[in-house]
Amino acid sequence: MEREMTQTTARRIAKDCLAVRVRLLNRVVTGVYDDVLRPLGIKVSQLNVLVVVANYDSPTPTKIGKVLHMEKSTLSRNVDRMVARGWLRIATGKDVRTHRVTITPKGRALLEKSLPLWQQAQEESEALLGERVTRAVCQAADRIWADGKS
Amino acid sequence: MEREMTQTTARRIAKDCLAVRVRLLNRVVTGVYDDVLRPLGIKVSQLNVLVVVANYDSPTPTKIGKVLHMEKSTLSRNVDRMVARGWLRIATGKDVRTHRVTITPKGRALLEKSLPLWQQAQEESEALLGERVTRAVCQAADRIWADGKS
DNA sequence: CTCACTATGTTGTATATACAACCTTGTGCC
DNA sequence: GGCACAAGGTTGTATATACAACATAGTGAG
Repeated sequence: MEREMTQTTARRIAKDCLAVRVRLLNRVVTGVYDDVLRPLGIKVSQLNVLVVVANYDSPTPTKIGKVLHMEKSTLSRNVDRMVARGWLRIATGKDVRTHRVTITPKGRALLEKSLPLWQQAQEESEALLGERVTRAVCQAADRIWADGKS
Repeated sequence: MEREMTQTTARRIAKDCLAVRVRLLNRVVTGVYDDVLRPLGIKVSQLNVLVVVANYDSPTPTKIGKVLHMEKSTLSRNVDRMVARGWLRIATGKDVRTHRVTITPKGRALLEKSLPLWQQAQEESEALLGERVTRAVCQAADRIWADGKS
């Protein structure tokens, strides 16, 4: 395998790869929110779960996973941690298989306390990405969410 | 803590949050590449490291971390795994602290084999995001990379 | 030259993530 | 009713990620 060929291939991928770029943005933006939220002991990943639970009426883990495009096993353990912290509660309905996830008063309080810090991180991120990119990212996510519903 | 307040806060965050959207895109796009690359036993996260190593001349882990905006500890362990698979090699220079990371022949071969699959995932992702978003994501990443150099 | 500081990496710990295999429970077909 | 199949969750395993604490080795000021 010759060096020039490797160089060419590597440059080809580096020049255009969407994955490396989306993953980079993810790390940078997640870092902005996590830094700001740190005093509250919550990370943006968990805040997002809290928001989904508050927005849907006691959704099942599967439902949350569908909204966030996360594996059920990932959700399972993320929810576990949040239950352990007292932010969420699990209730079992008639169908013993399906669990309903509910936000606790402690979870509500945390959500309220998060709002101003979230706002700060939001502004910082928008400034970092610029208005055009911010709009594009929202558009892309909305498209994915719309696809899921059809 | 009242229900209405929680609802309002949750909707406020859900409506605009950049973090949840960037993280969503990251999961979806990473999934597209990982699915396509699976037959080769490499994930796009490691392919990206391989590309950086091939593009810079035997960079240090710190250098790779700076390019990808990754913690040095993250890089340390990612590189370990790739060394264990025989795709990378570590050499120590005069400064015993600094390690130089080199791609092995096996790593080169893997990179070449990855190219057509990467191309396929790239096209699939571009179609998924649309041209406008694709351009915006590249613009945002390029801005971050430019900032790092100044 | 020495000491404080910085740069580079590694390790301990915790979270986030996904895939595969599994268990349990509804459901629908016959 | 009984059985095959689908749906919902959990667990085992592995990777990816970050922060904090540490170890070690250059570097520069005096």
